[in-house]
Amino acid sequence: MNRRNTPTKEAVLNLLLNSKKALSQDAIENQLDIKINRATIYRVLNRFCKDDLVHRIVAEDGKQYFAICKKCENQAAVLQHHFHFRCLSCDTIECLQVPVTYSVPNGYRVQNANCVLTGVCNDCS
Amino acid sequence: MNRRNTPTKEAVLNLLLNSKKALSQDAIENQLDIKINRATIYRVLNRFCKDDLVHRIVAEDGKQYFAICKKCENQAAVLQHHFHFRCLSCDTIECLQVPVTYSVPNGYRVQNANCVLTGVCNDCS
DNA sequence: ACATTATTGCGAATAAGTTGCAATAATACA
DNA sequence: TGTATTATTGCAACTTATTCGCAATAATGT
Ligand SMILES: [Mn+2]
Ligand SMILES: [Mn+2]
Ligand SMILES: [Zn+2]
Ligand SMILES: [Zn+2]
Repeated sequence: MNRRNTPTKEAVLNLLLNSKKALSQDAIENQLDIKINRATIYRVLNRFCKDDLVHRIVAEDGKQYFAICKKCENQAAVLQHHFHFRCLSCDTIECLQVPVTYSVPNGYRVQNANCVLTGVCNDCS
Repeated sequence: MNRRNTPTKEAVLNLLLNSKKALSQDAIENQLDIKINRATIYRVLNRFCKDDLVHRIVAEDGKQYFAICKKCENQAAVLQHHFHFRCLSCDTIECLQVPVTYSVPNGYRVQNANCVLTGVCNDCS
């Protein structure tokens, strides 16, 4: 399954690279200057996730959001779990540079963490 | 809006009280001995959440799960945020007695936390 | 140029959750 | 105990997010 370069892929990637916030399929479709099919956007995003280029956040609204989190790039990249913040006022989701720390009972093995804090962000308070 | 006692409410509440795991609407409907309408179950659960009797967890699958978390009852009850664990093997979600700790940037106010760790639980490993 | 096959668009399907509305029943109180 | 009030329920329809099948398109290696 070799990946190919396409305008669609480039457009979505650039949008995520330039965005300070995590984006939903919906937001991506709206912010794109070119028209890309809904299903295609999802497929592109899922591919990015599979390739560990992008990470997926599921928020309290049950929707998926996608982010590149450039800040994390230096170190453990996407694999470093961090908190996310969902502002109820401006309705955005962003990556916080706050690592998720926890301990689990014996015998539990953690593969992933999906942590979203909800409240009001700095801009809105 | 005074609450009333109904067989439906009792049944759902008992199920949650006796369950070691967080339950989805789906799971609740299946485990109930009496037939209760889907919409009604959601309404009962949403009422429980509003009354802080039950807390809602949104998992990576985008679905809502509901739990009473008896262990937390003593202290700060539902309001005390804790991690949840989703086992990919037995496909269940449980409350962990692990508090969620974090710090947020200046000006951010946190109202809620939805934190789910995913992996393999003790029973399955 | 050509063959291979990854990617796309479209429409339909799936699934979770909500909502309007009329019927039912729990509660308060006369 | 009877009655009025209104919270709760069931049903069907609706919304929204995400996926899937399939045929058409186009990126890539030779
Ligand atoms: Mn992030
Ligand atoms: Mn819990
Ligand atoms: Zn904000
Ligand atoms: Zn398990």
